[in-house]
Amino acid sequence: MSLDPVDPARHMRTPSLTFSPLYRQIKELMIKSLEAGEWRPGDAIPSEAELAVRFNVSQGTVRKAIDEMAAENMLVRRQGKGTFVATHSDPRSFFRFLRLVPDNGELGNYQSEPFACQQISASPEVAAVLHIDLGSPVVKIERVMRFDGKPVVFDEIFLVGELFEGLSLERLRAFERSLYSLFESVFGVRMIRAEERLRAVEADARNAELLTVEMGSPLLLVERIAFTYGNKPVEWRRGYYATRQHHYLNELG
Amino acid sequence: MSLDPVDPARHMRTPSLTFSPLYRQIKELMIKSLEAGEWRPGDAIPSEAELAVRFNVSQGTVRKAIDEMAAENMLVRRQGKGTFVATHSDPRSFFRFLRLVPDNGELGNYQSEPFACQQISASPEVAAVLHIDLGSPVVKIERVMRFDGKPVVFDEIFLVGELFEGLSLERLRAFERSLYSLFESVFGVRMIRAEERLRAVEADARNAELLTVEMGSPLLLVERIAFTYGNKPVEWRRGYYATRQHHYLNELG
DNA sequence: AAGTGGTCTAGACCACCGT
DNA sequence: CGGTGGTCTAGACCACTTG
Repeated sequence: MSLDPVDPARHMRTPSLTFSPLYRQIKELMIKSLEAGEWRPGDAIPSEAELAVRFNVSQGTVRKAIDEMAAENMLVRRQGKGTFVATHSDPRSFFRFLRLVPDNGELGNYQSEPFACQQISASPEVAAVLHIDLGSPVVKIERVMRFDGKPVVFDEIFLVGELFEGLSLERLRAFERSLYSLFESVFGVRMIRAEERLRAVEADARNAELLTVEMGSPLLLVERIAFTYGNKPVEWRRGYYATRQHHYLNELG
Repeated sequence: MSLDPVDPARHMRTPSLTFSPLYRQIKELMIKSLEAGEWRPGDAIPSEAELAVRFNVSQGTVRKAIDEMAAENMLVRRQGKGTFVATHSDPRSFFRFLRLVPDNGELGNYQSEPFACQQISASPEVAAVLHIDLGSPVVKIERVMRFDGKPVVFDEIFLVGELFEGLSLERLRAFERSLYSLFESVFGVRMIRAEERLRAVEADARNAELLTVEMGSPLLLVERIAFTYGNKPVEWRRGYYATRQHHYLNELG
């Protein structure tokens, strides 16, 4: 029925620099479908057989495209059921970006308490990190995370204002699930990957008060840049972690 | 020539709990070849076609096995050349386990200065982490790492003594490349993966002196457990990182 | 030119999930 | 049972490296 949307590049005669295998072209097309919202978080995408017909390739080629996307946490395969668009609303992916765990594996109650949310304009530092113009709108959120009632993390979060218009403290407080879940379902901004930079620092007066530690005591500073599709940075986050009874766990493959 | 070594399990009639696809059985066989030293770090393994014949499966099945092993950094594919056993001697994989980077991307001179190496007996803590008997032999190494001459990391390293007999300060000093490279080439112990737990702590007198920081100033404590084949822990390392001009970089997929 | 890994296909069959 | 993803095969051809 449909003409082959891939065929033009199918026999890439370009010698090597721009060579891209078919399955990667399919992958790019599928990412476009995600960006465009054709397939929404939590949805099932069409079956491999359907996609093979749609893109006029074999099922094996579609599989390779999906394999890569699943490896990058964009899609989730479920044998017997289908392939689904990954979502931050799924409790299973809650700790995908939060590497903090209690020293004694017991995962107690978790609580996020946002206490400030304001429109500011981008400082030179924020503008540089988020690749936006100096002075352009930015949403700044401040919050404390508690585990079993005790404050463990103080976050200062900077968002590209353009993408999060109308975000307010009330909305933050009203929302039950994680921040990324809110960003995804209310603002349509999906975080795909992130970079974190860690340092040890001394608690200043504010940190000390919020985290109920002595001023000058050591804190783990975690700076995160989170990216959406196309490697576009949309969030910069500075988190101060009190590592009295928790630690940051990292698996090195 | 050879009888099919896989066939017995080929048609797994066990309903589901123990089901293991062919390619994963091939993978396990190949891991055995690595453990046994049939294929040594840096070596090329047989071609996919040869392995397909040897295991009496199709090339595609061998490929899937190799795919997984390459994804787990056990093997390295090189198009046109072959598939090679990963090695810590390869400078490209030097930073596979070291996530410390300078704040300004400039990667200056690196220097490892071991200054102590002794046989001790396993304390309760070390015994628990390394899964060995209390009091059994352990090699303890202490060293400082310098970047551009400045001390940045102080490591206390505990190794399962049984596997590292004859390790001495002289040998450590004589060896040019990384510790893991030495472990691999001299003792035949390959580190496959590791877990790191990070906390912020205050520098004690010893740390402070070795890292030339004020006593009580914040340090990043990185505790690492490194595993060899079969998820066997063989190294426990406590590293104190001075994060004045460096940070710990982590990519969240 | 020969040898290696990398891509793509078409088809068969298996494991898992829902109805 | 039908539909989904998962495995396995055999064969063709492409891209990269080396001689």
